[in-house]
Amino acid sequence: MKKIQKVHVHELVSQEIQNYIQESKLKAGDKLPSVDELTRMFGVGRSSLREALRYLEAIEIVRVENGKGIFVRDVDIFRFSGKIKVENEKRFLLCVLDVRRALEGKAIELAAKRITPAQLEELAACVTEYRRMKESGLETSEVDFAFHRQIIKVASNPILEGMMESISVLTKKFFHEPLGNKHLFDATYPFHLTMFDAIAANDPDKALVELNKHMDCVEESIKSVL
Amino acid sequence: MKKIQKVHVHELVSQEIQNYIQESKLKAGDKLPSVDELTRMFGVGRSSLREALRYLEAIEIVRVENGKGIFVRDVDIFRFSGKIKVENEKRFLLCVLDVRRALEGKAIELAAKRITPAQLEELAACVTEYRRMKESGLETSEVDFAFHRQIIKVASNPILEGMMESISVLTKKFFHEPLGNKHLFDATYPFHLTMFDAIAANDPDKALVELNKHMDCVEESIKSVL
DNA sequence: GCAGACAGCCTGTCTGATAGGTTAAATGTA
DNA sequence: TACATTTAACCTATCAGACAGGCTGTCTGC
Repeated sequence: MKKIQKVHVHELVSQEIQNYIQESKLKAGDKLPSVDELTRMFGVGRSSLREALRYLEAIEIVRVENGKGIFVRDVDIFRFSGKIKVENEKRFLLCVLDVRRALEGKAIELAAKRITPAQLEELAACVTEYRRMKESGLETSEVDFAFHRQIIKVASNPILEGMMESISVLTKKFFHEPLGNKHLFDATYPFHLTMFDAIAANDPDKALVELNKHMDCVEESIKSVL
Repeated sequence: MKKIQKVHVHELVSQEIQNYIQESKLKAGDKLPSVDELTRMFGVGRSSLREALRYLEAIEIVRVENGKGIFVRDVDIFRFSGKIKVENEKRFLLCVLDVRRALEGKAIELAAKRITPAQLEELAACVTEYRRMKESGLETSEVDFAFHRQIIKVASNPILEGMMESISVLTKKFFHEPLGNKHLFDATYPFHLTMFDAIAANDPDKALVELNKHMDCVEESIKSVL
């Protein structure tokens, strides 16, 4: 008694097209045969083929352009993805915070080691802007976010950057109400200055310590607010 | 003279279905109207609708079951994804290594703090197995990988786990030739023991130091082999 | 009471027809 | 000859109809 896994045609076709791309050593931007040709090649109907294409388009393997044809997307790109079940908002945010500690911690270390004069100037501009907006009593969440983003960029590790980017929807939660309130920004502001100083002094350890102080503030905030 | 962005029907439909799920407050496992009903609802052809479904299936919004219907997938799940261009293999691996340092570093810290007696026993079993295989001269890459995975698990941070999982394809590169050679395993083996001891002693700082020594070995290996 | 036939609903796949986007060659005009 | 326009060939986009086959509850004969 065996449960036979019925394989759908569009799945097969989707696989076959990927094989075809590999075997033909097609590079990014290369054109695949037209839909009609592909249906003949694989001996399937148009609808199955189009469903397969739509699937491959969703996972960014190909790009289908009206009137032009079917093209291969960047091929030597590494894609990562994952999913996490969210049950408890508070616990979830604490988890996000630990991931921030991990990723931003490494980023700030690398930034302190690698920052170039030009990048330092940019970061300094960011800090100046921060101070200016703070003194004017304006909304600082945006410039705060920009500051962190800038550090990630300076670390110049595309994977790190991609991962931070991918959870940026979550990190933004730290910047808006009820979490990202005036009080929290007041509390964390000084650490942005000390972080900057540590980076400017090329002191990774100090930078990391200051970042962790910053994150401790956020952690306190999560625990008290939620 | 404006370039009008022609919107494709299947994209609209895909959006409409997502709206429908939101507005109807459908939960995971809930059934959507049948294909025929949906075509009538949106006034589109069957093929467009099916292409939209295939797209939504690819990004894991719905699940289409033959003979049964269309169902909503887990809805309060957070999905993250990103992509990185790989140009230079060596530089890329060094980037991966830094990300490992970040994520596994945080993981081992958390593990050292949070590990339960039962988990400690499991990890001990892993170490014992490692020793046994090493003494028998057997292939240790698998048990080595299992050891690291176990630590991530103990950290009990689903986001961290998901991120490590998503780059596991890459980390595996460290475990196979030419990088994961006999010499490297010999060099890193002692650190697995010291990491275990540090975790067992609930000493996060020591654990992190030992992990970094381990990673230094791997880094050396990357720099010399490639 | 139960097994098997059956009907109704649903997805899977194929096909023919029509619309419309893209490009380059052919054509007409100054 | 130089340039704008038309046309044809090639593609994708979408619709509608038809048929195959999976799933489930009901109905029927034993």
